[in-house]
Amino acid sequence: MTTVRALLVDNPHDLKHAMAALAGRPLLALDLETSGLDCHSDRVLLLSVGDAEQQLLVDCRKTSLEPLRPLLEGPVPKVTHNGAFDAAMLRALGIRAENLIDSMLVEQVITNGRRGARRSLAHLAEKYLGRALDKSERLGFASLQGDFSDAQLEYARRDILATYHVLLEQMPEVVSNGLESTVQLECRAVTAFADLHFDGLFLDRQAWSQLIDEARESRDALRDQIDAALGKVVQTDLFGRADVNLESESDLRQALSKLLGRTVRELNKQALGRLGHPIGEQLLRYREAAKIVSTYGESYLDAIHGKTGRIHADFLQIGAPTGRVACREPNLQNVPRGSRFRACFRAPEGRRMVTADYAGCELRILAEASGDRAFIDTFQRGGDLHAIVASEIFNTPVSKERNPELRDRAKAINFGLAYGMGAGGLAAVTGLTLEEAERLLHRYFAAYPRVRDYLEDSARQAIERGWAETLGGRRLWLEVGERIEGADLAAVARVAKNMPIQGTNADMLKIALAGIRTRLIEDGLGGFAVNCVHDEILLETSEGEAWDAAALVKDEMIKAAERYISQVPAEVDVAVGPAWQK
DNA sequence: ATCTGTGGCGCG
DNA sequence: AAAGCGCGCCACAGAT
Repeated sequence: MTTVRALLVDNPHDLKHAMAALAGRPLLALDLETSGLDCHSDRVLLLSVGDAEQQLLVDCRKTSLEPLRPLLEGPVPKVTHNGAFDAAMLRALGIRAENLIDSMLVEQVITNGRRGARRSLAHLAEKYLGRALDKSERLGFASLQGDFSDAQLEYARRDILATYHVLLEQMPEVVSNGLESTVQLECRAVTAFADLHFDGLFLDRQAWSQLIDEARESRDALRDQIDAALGKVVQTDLFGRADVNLESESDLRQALSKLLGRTVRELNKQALGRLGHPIGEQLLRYREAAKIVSTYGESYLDAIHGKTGRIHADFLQIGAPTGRVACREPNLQNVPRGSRFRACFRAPEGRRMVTADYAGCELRILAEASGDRAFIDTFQRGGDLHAIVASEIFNTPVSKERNPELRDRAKAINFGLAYGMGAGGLAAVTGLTLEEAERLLHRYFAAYPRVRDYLEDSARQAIERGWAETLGGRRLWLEVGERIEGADLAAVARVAKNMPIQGTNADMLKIALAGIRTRLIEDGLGGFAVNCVHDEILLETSEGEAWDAAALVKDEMIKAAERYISQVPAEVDVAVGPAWQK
């Protein structure tokens, strides 16, 4: 306990002094105790930093962190557990942490796909150090007024010690599985994701409200029409409106069965479209409007932060086992594509948005990975792959103008096959019969045999050795060891075909995001990323710097892509404007 | 009142 | 039998 007290610092003078004890350390661990999880409302109470020998505990309520700035912003690697949280909290104090390592992300990379894998620090302490980590003290920090108790300080010290030692134990695992470059790219991206959360995205409240109001009106009008139609066959209320909850499957199924005089089972988009009754169309339009109101309505407005006036979504850096990012509270990755929605996400007055996206990224990765000459040539010539594939397999001229329906079919195959789609799925997507779809697939793979071979090798190899991997070596463990039924194996094969493609795209995006952040800071540009959607990065900049930022973004995105694709050119479309471009 | 699972649907 | 991959959010239904 006495050692803990000796390390506690509560004024800038002592802090400067105490830092000498950490000088020259090659690796440090870092952790914050805060009053809550909101980087714009809550406060940093305690900062812990140190290594196995020496730890420093800084009472942030009493002292500025200024003397620590060179260390936090400097080149010494700092191990954290969920460092994006700490980095966002430090941003509120005007500090940009740099060179973070994140034991939580490292663990996700190591165990990616393993069933039951846990990633809390407590679990990792148990797993790697065989030591229980009591988390009960953490609650006490939230409402702290007076001095930290010895128990709390000891808890904070143990946390950084555990983080430090966990990382040391993780490293051999990283190396033996060839995961170094994946860990590196994830760790380099941590501060970019912290900034994405901290800086937030501006939403035009007025414009959004208007959009939602329109959807609400449209929804209610459709509801009236539907009620009137159903009122003929089901029980009505005092006002003659059908007593049917359109959101309830059983209610709707019953009502539709009565109205049509036959059993209606399926209620999804496709099934409603095939009802052969005007109510099918009405229901689809009702759902569309209801979706806008319920999913995108108030909840996006509620997400606007009271202090910043912006939306600070939670980006999950490894949100999917492919390596993709996910986003929640709210999800900024599924905003409707229509420009009327995206235009509401605009730059504040006097500023600009830069929208940059990879063109045909997944198909370029497929072309590169498979080495298929025809695919590669098409991309090298800047040709229209969907049209060329259509011309080839349908043996007739196709472009966006000529026979566009054939181009659409080829497009469906091109995307679908990257996910392991079979003839049945193709038939469903294109409206062809099963035999026609089979013939089409056959012709497709006859024309592009390397594509077929590559996808099948991906699946076979993954199942043989138990993991799929991206071009950069990110792994997804498949755990097909024990008894596995036939249907499951087919599903695993599809995942194994898709993961290298989707995951390589994700790797590129993260490298680009990190590179963009670094270069914007280096070049003294004030812009910052405000959203990322799998193959797209959105930036907010000043008016004067927008085009410089756009050029920088494009350059970094192409550089990132070229880490993985060399035969096939990477293409990035960039736009500068007042709002998020479609 | 709060949870979990399901169907449906928005995005890439 | 299932039928193309990856998400998060909504409403409902059923359980606790």
